[in-house]
Amino acid sequence: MATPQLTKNQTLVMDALSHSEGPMSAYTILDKLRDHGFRAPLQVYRALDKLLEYGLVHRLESLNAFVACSCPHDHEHDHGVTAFTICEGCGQVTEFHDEAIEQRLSTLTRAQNFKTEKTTIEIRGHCQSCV
Amino acid sequence: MATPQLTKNQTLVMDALSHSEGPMSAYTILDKLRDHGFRAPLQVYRALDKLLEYGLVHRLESLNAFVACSCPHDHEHDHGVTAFTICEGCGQVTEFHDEAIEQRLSTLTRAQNFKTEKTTIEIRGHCQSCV
DNA sequence: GCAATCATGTAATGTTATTACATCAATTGC
DNA sequence: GCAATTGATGTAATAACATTACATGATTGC
Ligand SMILES: [Zn+2]
Ligand SMILES: [Zn+2]
Ligand SMILES: [Zn+2]
Ligand SMILES: [Zn+2]
Repeated sequence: MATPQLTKNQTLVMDALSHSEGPMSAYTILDKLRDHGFRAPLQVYRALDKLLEYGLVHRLESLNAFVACSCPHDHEHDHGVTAFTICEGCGQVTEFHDEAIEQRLSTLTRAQNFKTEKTTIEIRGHCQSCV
Repeated sequence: MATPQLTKNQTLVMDALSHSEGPMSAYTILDKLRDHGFRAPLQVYRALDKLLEYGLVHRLESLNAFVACSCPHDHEHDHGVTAFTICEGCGQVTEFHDEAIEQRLSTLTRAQNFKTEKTTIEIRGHCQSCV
């Protein structure tokens, strides 16, 4: 999906996430954007919905939080299965993609006749610096 | 970890999940157990914490819900990485384990010097019956 | 102009999870 | 026996996350 021009609110949320060190909850984003006129959770959630749809942002299910996509590409194509390592120590999140895992999951779901729509892979633990 | 004798509340929560068709939220469990004297969320969450620790129950991060482990074994040993398919149509959840994926993830995290503590794999989509 | 669509604003509510504090029972050490 | 510890429980209050409902404003196509 080609990414359309972002609206004002979408841009504000995207910028907040892009400039953040790590993932942010919707309410943290809301607080960051109060100075820019944000007043209600829905302003954030609506923007996030679109940014997720465009593939510019990922949701971390195990954190109830959101993170800017770290892929260098232009998001003009689907980037397949996304996986994350999440450090419990410093909060660092690393996005990665692996063709072998994607293939294997595809084989397994095909065997169940299961039609995959979204795959969540999140690995919680400690990074190199936080052992 | 050997599973110790379950307490009264842990047994009630475990039974509720075991007899359920699919995953249940903590508050749904609470409602089911009101007749047995449950009054507050914490009674459920405390039992769930232990059941998760013993490996008798899994948490589905993308649903904020809990499901009884479907493994036949006696839970006397760790059962490695657990993955789920979750049907958006009928709510059916299927637990599975795959050594190849576990190996591959292990290789990838080792390359980052990341120490894994918990791995979440959840595949949302539609099952055979719900295409 | 007018309908249709999309973005936005705001309030209220719903859902999920935790903190804080009190009580009770079983176990341990002496 | 009995104080101290530990683990389980009960209850209330609050925090954190997310959605529903309704109203308004801007843009586009005709
Ligand atoms: Zn990405
Ligand atoms: Zn770290
Ligand atoms: Zn299991
Ligand atoms: Zn189904």
